[in-house]
Amino acid sequence: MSESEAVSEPEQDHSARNKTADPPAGLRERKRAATRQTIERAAVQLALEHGYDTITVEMICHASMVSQRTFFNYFGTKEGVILGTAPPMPDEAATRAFIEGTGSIVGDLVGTIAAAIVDQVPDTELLRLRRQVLQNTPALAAKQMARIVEIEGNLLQVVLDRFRAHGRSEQATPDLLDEARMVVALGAGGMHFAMRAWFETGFNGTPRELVATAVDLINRVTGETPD
Amino acid sequence: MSESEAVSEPEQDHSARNKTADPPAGLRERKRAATRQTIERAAVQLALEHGYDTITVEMICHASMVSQRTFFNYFGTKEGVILGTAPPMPDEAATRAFIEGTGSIVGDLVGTIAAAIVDQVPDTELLRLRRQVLQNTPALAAKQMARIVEIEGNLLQVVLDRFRAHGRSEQATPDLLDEARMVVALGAGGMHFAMRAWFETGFNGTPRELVATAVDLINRVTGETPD
DNA sequence: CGTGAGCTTGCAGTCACTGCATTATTCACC
DNA sequence: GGTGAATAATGCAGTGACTGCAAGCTCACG
Repeated sequence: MSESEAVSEPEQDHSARNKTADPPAGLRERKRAATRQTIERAAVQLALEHGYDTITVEMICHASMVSQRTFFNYFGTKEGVILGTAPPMPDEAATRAFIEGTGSIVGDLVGTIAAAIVDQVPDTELLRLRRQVLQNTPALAAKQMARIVEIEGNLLQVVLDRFRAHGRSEQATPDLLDEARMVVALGAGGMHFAMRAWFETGFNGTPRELVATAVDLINRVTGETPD
Repeated sequence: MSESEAVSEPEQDHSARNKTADPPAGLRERKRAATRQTIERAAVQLALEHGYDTITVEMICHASMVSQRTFFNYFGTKEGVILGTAPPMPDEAATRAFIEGTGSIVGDLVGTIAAAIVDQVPDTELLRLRRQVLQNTPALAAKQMARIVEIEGNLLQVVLDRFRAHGRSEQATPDLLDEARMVVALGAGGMHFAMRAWFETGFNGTPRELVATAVDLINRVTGETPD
């Protein structure tokens, strides 16, 4: 009863853009988004300049002119402000494509997840700075990777759907659930590879290239077994 | 390496009763080991009874009759005392066996790592209690899994050795290093599966059975490609 | 023995994070 | 436009993990 926040949780917020707000949302909402962004930028900025470990929440608050309490209302933790929003699930279309796919199942899974993450971000500048911070702070990079595990449950369902779509049942294969779990686990491993390349060793190339490379490697290593 | 004493109370006088078979250590060293164990047991005990999140380091210190400072001298963090020692690298023989192996490379890798962990401690009572604590504390279980990453660097070397032993060179395959990285990443994923089964859903069976199951699944999913 | 190395401890302090009560804003409705 | 009900921002006081430092204590060894 301490890991999860009690009161307010960092809320999703896709409407926050760099400049003017596209959606004519209420003033309240707009202000909120602005504050959030101010804090985020100040934090990333400071972390880049002085190192994540040496800066304090108080510094961030001072730089962004909010109270410490407000900081924690927005981002539950000091990590939270650097890591940003959690990696998203693939959208409807991508999910369907995966389910009906016929390539190496692990490779397909990694490609699908990675594509979802890559497609997500509009704010490239902030993203780059974030990435730099993670490069200098291995502990944070590890946390970021661990986040993929959070959507593991959903992925499991999708993998099972693919199995069924391919005519496999739990009657024919009693441990089909375990097999799906293993696919997800291996997929997480593949993502681990990709994110390590992306965060730690500054991969010089587009994210798409990175994904292609990773999927290619997985297929080579796992032998491209359809499923 | 070898701790098998049953000193369940703080450093009381254990004058002539010490069946120290292997360690012909000095008094100092023995005392140290005893203290360590006392703290460990108290901590695990308390965590089991009240939950990891609700107990404090002070409670542990009180129960094991050491100062807080001493606690942190032994285990740098509150987590540390529950997680115990980090997972070890496979020994010489196991490593060689892996290098010369011809099975699915990811499966072989997971089998080798898992075997090393399983062989590590002759199923102590403490181990079982630890496992229970992790079952009740997902955040800790996650940390434990993340620990495998710590030996990633060494594993990478071993995988490369296997490649070379099989006649593969970086000249024939320019991105051989990346391929090895991917193998390690997928292997970590496989371990993830096994540890999840072991810690979170109390797998009822011997650790060896679990390993066999996991390797079997990996081979099925990845198509048993030799390498 | 006596002395130095290694352990343990108390203490003071930093920092992340939380609950609660209060004040300031914004919204919804009249 | 004014007003009361949300909602957000803040101050404050506290908890708990963790660290550096400066003793004091214990064991090892000549």
